[in-house]
Amino acid sequence: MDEIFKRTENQRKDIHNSDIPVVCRACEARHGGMCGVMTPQQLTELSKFTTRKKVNPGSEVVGQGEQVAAYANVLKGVVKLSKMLHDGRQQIVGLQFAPDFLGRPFSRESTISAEAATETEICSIPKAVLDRMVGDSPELEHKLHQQALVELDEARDWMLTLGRKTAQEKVASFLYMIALHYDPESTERTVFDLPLSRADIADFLGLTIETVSRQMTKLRGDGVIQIENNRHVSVPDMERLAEVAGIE
Amino acid sequence: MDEIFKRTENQRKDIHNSDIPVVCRACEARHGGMCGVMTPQQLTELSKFTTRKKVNPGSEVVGQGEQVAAYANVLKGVVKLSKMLHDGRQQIVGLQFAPDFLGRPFSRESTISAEAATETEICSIPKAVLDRMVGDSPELEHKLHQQALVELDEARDWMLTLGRKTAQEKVASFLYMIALHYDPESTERTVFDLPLSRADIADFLGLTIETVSRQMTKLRGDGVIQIENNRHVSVPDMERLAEVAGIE
DNA sequence: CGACGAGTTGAGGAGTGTCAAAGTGAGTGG
DNA sequence: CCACTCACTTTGACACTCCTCAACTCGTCG
Repeated sequence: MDEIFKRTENQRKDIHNSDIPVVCRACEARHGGMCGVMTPQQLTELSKFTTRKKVNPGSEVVGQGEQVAAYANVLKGVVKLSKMLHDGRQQIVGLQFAPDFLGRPFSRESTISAEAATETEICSIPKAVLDRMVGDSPELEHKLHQQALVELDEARDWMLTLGRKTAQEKVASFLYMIALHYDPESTERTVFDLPLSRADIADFLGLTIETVSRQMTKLRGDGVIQIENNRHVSVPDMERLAEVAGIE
Repeated sequence: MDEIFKRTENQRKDIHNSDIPVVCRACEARHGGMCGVMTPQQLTELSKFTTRKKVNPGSEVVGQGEQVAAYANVLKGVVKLSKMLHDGRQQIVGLQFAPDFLGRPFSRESTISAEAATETEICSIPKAVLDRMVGDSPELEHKLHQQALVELDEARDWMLTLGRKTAQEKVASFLYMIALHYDPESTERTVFDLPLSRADIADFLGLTIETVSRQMTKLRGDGVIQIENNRHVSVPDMERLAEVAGIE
């Protein structure tokens, strides 16, 4: 079905954990992330150049200038990708969770800024190093290609939400997406903390803070969700939420 | 800078036109499209399985069932990618022009439908054939990866438009995008035909037909554009249009 | 304790959507 | 050649959603 994947799996049969660089052993990015398709040699090579960093909420991740340009893997926390109009109107165009890859391969700077939404940890990779490795490793390019396609699907799903849903449906859709992200299987009660402030949610949904707040209140009043502490949300019935979100 | 590209360029130095399959010689897809990175051998192999087709406006391109699943290159015309809510609300999430690639590599069917917006011609490629070639050819995967990233950028640009711009700015942004597509250099007067009906434009912008119509009328009244025949548009000053579109 | 940021709630208004009717152009058949 | 139809577009009147501005609540931290 997916030949490149099979090839990679076979390679990995012979891998002993001791071959893998210490910094990578317990790393999120090897489970589902980009580093999962790399050989021990590649990991060893790459790990010479990577830096693990904490990023505080609100700070730029991989700010411009820093090593001229770098990529990163998100290891913990949530990073928001956003775009701005010159008059200050802002739109969040994507959320990256661990172990997502961060950065735009093959340059052509898009005007996107990446900012930590929560307490975040990243593994920063100099641009030149990764670009070279991708050129030499079809498996790695394949993996990044896959992730780009997933992000494209997500972006397009969100376009439907932005363009055609009501405020109520938008907020419900957001909650539903976050809930699924923390518990993909959930059918019964689902509980989670929102990684975004009301302002961020508004920027994600193309609404104002006030409208988001009102819709949350309404969802609470209708019994679709329960809220505690502003950030802590509990969903008694995911199907009900999906229905309100316009996701049959 | 981009090693894979360089490698491909070198390969192509030795290519004689006679090596290239007849059907491919004058084909759009070799100029900027996916086929531009393929060797004569690859093209010959691929061309055994491809079918060139006309598609009428409104018909599904690569409808499901047709060869189980197929990819396609757009050779002429415009294809709209759209998503629908179960109650019929629709959102166009992308436009594909020649020589764009059409289809979702590596399965995972997304719920997108592709429909011809204008008189369209495509080169249809059976899924299995291309999947195999991509597995064997890093250059080809690189090219598709690149295109996916471009589409991702476009999708995110559009999210900003959908979420944060006014109806006026949305319509202006749409006209600006189309104008640039037909004449990327244009600084002076730019003239073009809209590939989409008002209904399609509305579905692209997350508006209603009536609002689109009113905003077009207003842009005409303000002298930003001239309209003839509903479809034929003339822009005397692209910078003025960009300004109205909220693109500084 | 007071100041501050984040969130909620309220009143009023602007911008779009909805519904309805009229205008326009292309194609058809008499 | 002209009426007729049909799809598409424009225009108008009105309603409603969501935004704006403002006040208030709550929890946190110095």
